[in-house]
Amino acid sequence: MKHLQTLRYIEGIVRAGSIRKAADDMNITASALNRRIQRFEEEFGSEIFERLPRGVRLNPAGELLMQHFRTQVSDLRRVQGQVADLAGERRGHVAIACSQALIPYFLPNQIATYRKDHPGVTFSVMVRDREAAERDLSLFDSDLALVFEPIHLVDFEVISHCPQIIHAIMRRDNPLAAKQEVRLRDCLDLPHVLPSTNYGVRSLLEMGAKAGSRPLRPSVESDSFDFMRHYVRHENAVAFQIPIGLQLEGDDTVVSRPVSTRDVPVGSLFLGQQRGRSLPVAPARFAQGLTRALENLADA
Amino acid sequence: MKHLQTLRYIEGIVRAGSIRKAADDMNITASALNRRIQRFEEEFGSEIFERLPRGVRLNPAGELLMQHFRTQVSDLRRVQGQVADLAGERRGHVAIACSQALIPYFLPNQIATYRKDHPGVTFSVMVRDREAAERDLSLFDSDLALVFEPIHLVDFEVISHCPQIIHAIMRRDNPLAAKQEVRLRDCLDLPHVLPSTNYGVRSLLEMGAKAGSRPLRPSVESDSFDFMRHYVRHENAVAFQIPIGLQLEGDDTVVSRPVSTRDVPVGSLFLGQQRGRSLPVAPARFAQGLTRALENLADA
DNA sequence: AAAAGCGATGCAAAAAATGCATCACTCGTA
DNA sequence: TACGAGTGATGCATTTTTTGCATCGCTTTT
Repeated sequence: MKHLQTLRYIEGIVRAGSIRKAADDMNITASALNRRIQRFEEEFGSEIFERLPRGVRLNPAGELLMQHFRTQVSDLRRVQGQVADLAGERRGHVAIACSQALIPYFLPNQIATYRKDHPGVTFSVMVRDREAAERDLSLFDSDLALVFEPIHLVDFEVISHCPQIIHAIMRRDNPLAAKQEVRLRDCLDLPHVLPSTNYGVRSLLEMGAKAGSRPLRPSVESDSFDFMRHYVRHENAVAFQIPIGLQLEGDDTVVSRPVSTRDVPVGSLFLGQQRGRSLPVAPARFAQGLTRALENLADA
Repeated sequence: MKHLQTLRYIEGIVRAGSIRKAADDMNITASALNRRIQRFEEEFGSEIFERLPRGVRLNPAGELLMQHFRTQVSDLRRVQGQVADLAGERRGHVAIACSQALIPYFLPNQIATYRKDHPGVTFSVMVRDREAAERDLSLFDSDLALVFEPIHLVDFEVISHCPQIIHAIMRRDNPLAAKQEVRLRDCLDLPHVLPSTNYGVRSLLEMGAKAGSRPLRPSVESDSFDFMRHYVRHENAVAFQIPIGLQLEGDDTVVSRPVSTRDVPVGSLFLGQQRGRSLPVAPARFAQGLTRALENLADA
């Protein structure tokens, strides 16, 4: 959209931190870019950048403007999506920020199902910890976030959610694998592999450990659940994950067992969007599909 | 704002009904305007006008776009207002659509009070019947509507309201003036002057008349409450109005008396805005002031 | 059948945006 | 303390975009 070009340039400058760097990034001369900004500030009626010796930075007026700009772009996309609907085309794009657990099975399945009906809709899927996911939403970098145990919840508008019981992951030959449900203390007696402190699974385990006054003593920590799942193949240890990220039926060496909810609180997976935003058509429809899928999970 | 120029042109075309007329209106050549539209439609990804033999008309895609455009302009104004706030200027504009009753006393008083504190804020006040007031809101021609007994209430977001008892207006020498409160049947025994059927006062009186199975037989009808008030000076008849439009203390020939609420339902004056819209700073603040004033009225 | 009104389009003129060279300034570093 | 590297601002020539004029093809009205 041409009439938004200046605002895209402004966004570039914010990213780059200086007009000259931004000009390089965006294949335009610094002088041209500089003058665009000057013209814009004049007609806007206020400066939007602080001029610092080493570059520029948004001033409060600029911050307000950028927020406006982002909603504007998002609104325009929504309108274009609606128009595409009128023409029966069903094009669009869905940007999702999600926790790692959704990556291997759930989201690929959901997206493929959706795209079977709407091949014109494209997707981007970004792995984000629960803090970054919410930031993505507020910057309009993502339309939807699917996060286990989000933190802030301000500006995070919940579309739907689904309970998730923490599961312990171990080798099939581990004695714990004999039980239908395991106790946290039994897991902590074994070498255990934990996610980093900023993850929801970790914080729920921390709560459980504190209640049972048994400290967590992770043998290995990682920010990759994929790594942790593979690790237990090599050392007879216990890892943890939520069921939506698990599908071990076809795996004959690793199994998962729910950790008793007497020990560790039940967590929740949340689907959400930026508060107050009107989602474009495609993200809104896809969110409906996700909501149904999450309800089925909860019922099962 | 330059980047909205095309959209302003589009608005002009919608008003004029043809590109050539709009071009005349807006001091531009038809060809230039025509090409702007073509360029815009190309980058927007869809035609927005139906080409008819006698001109053009928005197609559904165009309608969607215009709605988007209007919220966008309104949003931009809000942001500029906020920025002006940052700079401590407090500029802005408030566009109000209101019922006639607000014209003589209430609104002039409220606006003057507000402008004492904020001389940089300008106002436009348009008299609209309750239907037109809501249309103004939805077209973003007005920021606020202050209407007695609105009709649709869809897309009309109520900010506050205030009960209003219908009053009868008569000459001081009229026998009814002796009572503190009058009955509807007594009014209808006299020649009566009524507002046109599309006004709230009229419809409340219709209800009262139907309940009492006494038909309304207006001697005079008018769409001007000002006219009706003056008329009772000349014929010893009864007119009706709501108290917020009355201030007859200084008048020694005409008085008002409440009509018993056993006969005529109590009406309501509503302050509202377009549903879901974020008002610019000045209208939002002014609406707060109006709300307080209406609460005081209700308490008194 | 003619006239009037409409949108579309080729082409030249006008206006706007851009690129280049350069200035004035600040900061970190030698 | 001097200097080099980095920043935003600005004058001027060039390129790109937009506009205006003339005209075409079409439909409706007279």
